[in-house]
Amino acid sequence: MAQLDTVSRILDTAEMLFAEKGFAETSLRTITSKAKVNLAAVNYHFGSKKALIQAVFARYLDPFSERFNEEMDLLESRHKGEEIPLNAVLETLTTTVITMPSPTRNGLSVFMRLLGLAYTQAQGHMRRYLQEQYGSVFYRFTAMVRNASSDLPDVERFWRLHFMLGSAVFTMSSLDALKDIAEQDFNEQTRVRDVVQRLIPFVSAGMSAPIPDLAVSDPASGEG
Amino acid sequence: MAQLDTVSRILDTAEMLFAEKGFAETSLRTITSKAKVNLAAVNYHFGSKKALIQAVFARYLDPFSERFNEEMDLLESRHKGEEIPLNAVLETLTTTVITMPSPTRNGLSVFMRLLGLAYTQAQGHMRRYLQEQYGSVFYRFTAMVRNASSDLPDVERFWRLHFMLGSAVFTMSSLDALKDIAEQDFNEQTRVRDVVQRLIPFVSAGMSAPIPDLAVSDPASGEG
DNA sequence: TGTACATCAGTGAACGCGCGTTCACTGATGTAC
DNA sequence: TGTACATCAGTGAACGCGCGTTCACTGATGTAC
Repeated sequence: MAQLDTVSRILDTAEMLFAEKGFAETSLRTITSKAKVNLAAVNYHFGSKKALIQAVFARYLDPFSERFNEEMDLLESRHKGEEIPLNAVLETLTTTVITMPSPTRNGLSVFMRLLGLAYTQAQGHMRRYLQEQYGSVFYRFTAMVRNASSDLPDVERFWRLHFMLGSAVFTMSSLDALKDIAEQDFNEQTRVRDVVQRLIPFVSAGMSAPIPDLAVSDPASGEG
Repeated sequence: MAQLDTVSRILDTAEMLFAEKGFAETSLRTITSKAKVNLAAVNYHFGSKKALIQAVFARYLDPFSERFNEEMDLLESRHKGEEIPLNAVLETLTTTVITMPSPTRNGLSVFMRLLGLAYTQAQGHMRRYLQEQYGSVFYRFTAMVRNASSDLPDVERFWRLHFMLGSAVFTMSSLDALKDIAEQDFNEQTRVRDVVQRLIPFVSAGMSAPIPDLAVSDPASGEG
């Protein structure tokens, strides 16, 4: 195997370890010793641990959001003016995820887990960073979902969007564990694309589920 | 406000802080100073930080799993022999969650977020602990879901169960943030029970979505 | 009723450890004149 | 072509800090005789 340069080795190793154990639980000493580089190299090349974490995300998300934007351009131009069906929007997202060449030595599922972790365990600085850097792509996507489900009340759509997001993020962040179980219990080798392919009808059906009427109950009992 | 004893004060404060920032990121010094108890009190009463974390979960989950088991007994006795519909199973779970008196000073949503965190960011010891302590209740629930969706292929049901779980866990763990946004954007005050009420039709529809056929594509491109 | 001892919640200060970061340094390569 | 200096990737050792944990101790309450 060709020896990668220090920067790439750090990024690959950090990505893998962060995905395995989280950010706080992974020390620079672990990263640098596994990557076979000097401890001080992280601070030399990235400046700080925080900056390393951001660099790990940027390496994947920068090309991803660029491609996703292009795919959304394409989708819009194919439906010039007409309404774009929800399934087409969802498939644009998943196709982008699946077909994007990985800028990483690690597989897609490692990054998926990382993204899931980031979303759930990210505190202050990370959340802000992701919001600032990639908020606009995310906003564009949600706007498309909104247009594709214009019959839904705004509040209902808001919650369902997050239910969708939850299914995706959670599944992705437990992907490796789930793949192992599926193989053990059902003797089935599941690829990332298969999971995504299963996810679409699930969330799509969820989005067009009947709207519940929320019983107004005794406000004194239970919590607000 | 009546002064609670040291143990309760530690548990309440730890629960809140863990939910806010995660386990590794919350130090015993922060917990004990906010709880206004001595630093050494945690080790005196609980033995270690790990044991404190487990105690936080046990305080909520022990009564919860007991009640949930009772509710499942009741559900089964009401359907003696007949097939129990999926919606009834889901509603049994959510009713238990909503109506259970909180053993905690903090609200339901704090614990929900904690549970979400535990599931996504838990490493070794925590996962093992939850599995050992509450695995059987969870297993009983999934068995009920299986019986209520006997028309689904096993593999498909496996994945959908986790999609469901994802929606629930993710939503619950971001609940406070989402409630704030909903109030800001739609001027709507959402209670935990409302969110749960919205969640049921979503996941229920997802469970009975059409089954996708997974195209077998070129195995050389993309990842395994 | 009084004395001696045991138990227990709680405390203040210190311990050793692993952490992210810093710093002076090396050695290779490039650039100016 | 040769010399002096600049730039840059990388290094080894140390720094200070916050962490979980430990320990000797206090003071209140309970128990035995």
